[in-house]
Amino acid sequence: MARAATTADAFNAVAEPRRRQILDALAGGERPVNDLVRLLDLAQPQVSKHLRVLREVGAVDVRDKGRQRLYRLNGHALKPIHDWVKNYERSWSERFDQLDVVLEDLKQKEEGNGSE
Amino acid sequence: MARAATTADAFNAVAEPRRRQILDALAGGERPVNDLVRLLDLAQPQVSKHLRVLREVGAVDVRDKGRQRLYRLNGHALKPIHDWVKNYERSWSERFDQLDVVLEDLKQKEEGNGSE
DNA sequence: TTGACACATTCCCATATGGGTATATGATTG
DNA sequence: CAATCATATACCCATATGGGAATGTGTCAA
Repeated sequence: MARAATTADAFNAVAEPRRRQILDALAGGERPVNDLVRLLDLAQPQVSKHLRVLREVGAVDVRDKGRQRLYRLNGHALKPIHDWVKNYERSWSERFDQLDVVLEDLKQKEEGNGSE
Repeated sequence: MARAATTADAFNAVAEPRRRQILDALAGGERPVNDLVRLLDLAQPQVSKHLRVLREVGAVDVRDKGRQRLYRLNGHALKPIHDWVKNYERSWSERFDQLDVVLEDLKQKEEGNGSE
């Protein structure tokens, strides 16, 4: 067996630096492909291919506008990554234990307020 | 050019599900290779190869004990991933703005206490 | 020393890249 | 309709897999 497809999940899609650059660029808002081509200094077909991968894992959405295609970030697809890596935060954050207590406290208060 | 090496950085290393499983297993503490072989239900050479990748990106450390090799998690290598994905948390956490304010407040107090 | 045990490394192979280049598709303009 | 602009796809190729199988290396026991 070979390596898993980059479209297998967000972890694989985001392993490629160019694709992280694209997401970072889209964090500022919707952008057409040519914008990304200039920003990344990469050939247009390559950018389109990276965008395809990001679309397949749901990290970006597209919208047509005349002859342009506007890509927009959909960070929701990155949640699994965040959820997974969050559990290792203890390893480097010495104040995590402290923060943990505070967050737990916050959660209690919030439930008390019944704001959901 | 082909895909970047899995040993290029933590992002690539962690794109492989088996390697995430290994890290999760090591989260409980130091373990010999055979433990992982049983837990992952994977052949020993494959486990050793995955461990090599994780070692090369600094996600695990090794220690010799007789004929065993005890692997230990080093979550510090995962910090770059956390730092990157953290910026997208807004996308799915509706209460992020609220939390943001609280954290900012905490930061202020902390600096006031001069606890570093 | 010999054998067993715990791992690491090597070799083989099917597969999926990521970039380069050429070309197809779709919309807009003249 | 023809020409042009904005993208997407198709192809080619060098490269790095991840698993399977066999073998090498170091340690402990008899």
